[in-house]
Amino acid sequence: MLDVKIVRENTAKVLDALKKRNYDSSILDNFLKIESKRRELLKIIEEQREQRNKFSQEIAKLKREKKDASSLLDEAKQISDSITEKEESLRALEEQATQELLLIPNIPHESVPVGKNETENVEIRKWGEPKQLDFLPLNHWDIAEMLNIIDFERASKIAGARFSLMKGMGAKLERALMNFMLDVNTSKGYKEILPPILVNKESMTGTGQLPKFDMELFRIADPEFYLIPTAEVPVTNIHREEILNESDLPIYYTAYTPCFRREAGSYGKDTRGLIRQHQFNKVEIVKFVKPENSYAELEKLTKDAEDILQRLGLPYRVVALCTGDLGFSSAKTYDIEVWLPGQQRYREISSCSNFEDFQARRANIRFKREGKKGTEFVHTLNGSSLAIGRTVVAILENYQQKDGSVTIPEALRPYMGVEVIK
RNA sequence: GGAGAGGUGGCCGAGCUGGUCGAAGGCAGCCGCCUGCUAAGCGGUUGUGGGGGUAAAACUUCACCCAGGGUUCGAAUCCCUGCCUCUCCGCCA
Repeated sequence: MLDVKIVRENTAKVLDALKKRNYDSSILDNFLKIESKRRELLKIIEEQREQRNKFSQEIAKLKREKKDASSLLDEAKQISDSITEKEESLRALEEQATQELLLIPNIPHESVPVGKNETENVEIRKWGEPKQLDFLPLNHWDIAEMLNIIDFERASKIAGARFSLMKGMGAKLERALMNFMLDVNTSKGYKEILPPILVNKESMTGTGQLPKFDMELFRIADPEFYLIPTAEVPVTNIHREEILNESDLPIYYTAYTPCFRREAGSYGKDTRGLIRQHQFNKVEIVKFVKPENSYAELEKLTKDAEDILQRLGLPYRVVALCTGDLGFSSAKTYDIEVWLPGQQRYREISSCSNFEDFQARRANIRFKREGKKGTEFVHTLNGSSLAIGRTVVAILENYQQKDGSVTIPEALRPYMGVEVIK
């Protein structure tokens, strides 16, 4: 959520941001219209309240002195009625104003490249060279089937399309990656968290999934819960409605969770294999930092995610998302894309974002500076380190051998207990 | 699932026979005094959000005692609903 004051007083900037994101500017107009009505009415109501309070005090005084107050009571009653009536309209306006404001996306940082869609994202750096195999590389689902480590057919019998069933060394690979990633992250000072994966509406709103993106979420009806699409949701909401001390910051968390996504609107895409699933595992890192440090922290966070790929020896590149491809809540995002020989292309495996105070304002996460009055919103960041399913894909495809076996990256062998899956 | 207790400021904790309550008292924090140092002691001060105001303050006003409704001229205090926490019983991984 943006600062109402900025929206009101710096409308041009917000408008510019909407344009760069290919958003219709009408959402801003709607908001401003309602907001100005709201303020007008609020002013009138507050003046009347002041009057009412004065009457009440007068009445109290008279009663204490055992004097008659009936004439004042009539007048006070009138004002009070008038307030009650107006308060109803005010409530409606407030509700509308917030709803509109919640639909306005974050303002992209000035360093974000301007562009229409993902084709205009900018490559920042590359690590490793796409492997040149001396045989025709297979897709991961073919490799997995030959090794009998993933069973898509039975998964679909049990649950449906876009689910997977890991078996044997496949299941162990998934578990090994989880532990490996958590160990690397915690060794760097990220505190390990195992959060709820069902959350309430407030948490979903706090990080920006609601109200705009309910079509992408799985919801449980009774009692009402949402399945998290990413650990970002429960972990960022750890500090919802809290005022942190300056000395608490920065806070670094890492969490493994399953993630659940409807993938509505992606019917034709990635129908085979592990790339796009309704349920997948992910290790996430989340930071709460002081505003002046958040961009340096974004660089560090991205490097920490890259480090996992480097340790696994997987070639990748980092791209800066352009304004047209940037997520709703994000001010700046780097995607890390891993090389997949089976597809002969780079695919997203991590997304690292600085939300500045956008989520913090929604979730009301503040901090107090030492010796200073008042509070400020913290900046929140997060990134995948990494999406585990896609890491499995990358390992199978990059480490496949001519004989159909898959060697295990050095760093993972202590976790797997074997050097090769065959 | 059954029975009961409770949710007040950074924390603890009064108030809850409605008015002078943004809220006693304590702790913690900050400023100062005092003591050779530390401790103790003494005095003062310290919530959040919005509006107006100012160069910035001062100042002023509205709201906030879990949340949402209601009663009333007036609610932390009375009534209803919801959420959460705790204790006991039952059931269960």
